[in-house]
Amino acid sequence: MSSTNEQFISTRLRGLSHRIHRFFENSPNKKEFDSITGTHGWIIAFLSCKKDEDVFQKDVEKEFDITRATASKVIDSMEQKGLVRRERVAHDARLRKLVLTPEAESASELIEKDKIMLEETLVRGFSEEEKKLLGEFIMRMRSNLENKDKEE
Amino acid sequence: MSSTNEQFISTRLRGLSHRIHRFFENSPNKKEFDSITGTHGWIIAFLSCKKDEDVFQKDVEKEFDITRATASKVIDSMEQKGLVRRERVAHDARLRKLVLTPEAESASELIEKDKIMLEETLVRGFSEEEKKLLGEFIMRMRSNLENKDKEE
DNA sequence: TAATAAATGTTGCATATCTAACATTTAAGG
DNA sequence: CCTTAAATGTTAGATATGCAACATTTATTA
Repeated sequence: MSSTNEQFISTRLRGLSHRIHRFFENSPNKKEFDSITGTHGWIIAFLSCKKDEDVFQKDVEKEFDITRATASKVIDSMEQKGLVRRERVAHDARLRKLVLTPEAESASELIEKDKIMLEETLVRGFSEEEKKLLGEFIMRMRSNLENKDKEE
Repeated sequence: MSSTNEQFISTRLRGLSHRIHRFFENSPNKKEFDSITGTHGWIIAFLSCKKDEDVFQKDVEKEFDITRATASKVIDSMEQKGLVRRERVAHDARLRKLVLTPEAESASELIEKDKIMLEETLVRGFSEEEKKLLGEFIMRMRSNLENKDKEE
């Protein structure tokens, strides 16, 4: 059955994404925190490394390339679990600034470790040059799909 | 906010996967068939190109790198919609052979076109060499995660 | 051959994601 | 200033995905 070689890039990329998801979901440190799902972990790490800036939901959308509706719901669930707060800002009533709670803050260091372990595992054996090239490939594909979207 | 350049490969890959998903979900031909979702479309195309072989659920799992449970459920929904049948085979009572219904068959050609359009769009501007390299990168990442999984 | 392990598939329950339609607020253009 | 467009966020309903636990069947091995 081994059809792997004939597989389209798109199929392989989606499969790899599933695998990344499962890998992170089962990371040892993150597993300590029962209520923090994989997606929550990504978002906590993102907010944590942007501590000095204002981060809004739209920034989460862009960072993870998810839709507005998805971001809204995921952050709902994080808020319910006490991982994040939504704060209004003075200059624009549409925006909701996202702020990590102390609990999420305290988990963020371990989660960050999981994220780094995933990244190191993923590109193990890649030279710096290869990593750079890979990053460029991904950006090119991303932009290829984007332009096609806008064209129609 | 543009953190794109510092993003981990894993984050970018997941984002790209979301984008691929949305792109295919909105493909013009597939949209003609109301009840055929993106995932159904992938599976139909897969079964269609394997017409001469026996394809079981486990093969679908492997092709798309999804879990057993997911495959079971997706195929449930395809069966309910009359896109596929599960058939028993004589030599092994565990297996369920998957067979496309005439409806799915007749849709498969157009869906295949969508798939090809996606693929062409995705790697537009890539040389043959780059495509080959990209495919290898993906396989290496996949195997990196796999080995780590088994190690524990 | 009997006990155990491995392979395949299913079910229950939770989360993640999408589209479409909506509401609110701000920005732009006349 | 008023109208319209754009940006941001939410909600409803659907599909996709996962883990854990289970059931059945086949393969291994003692």
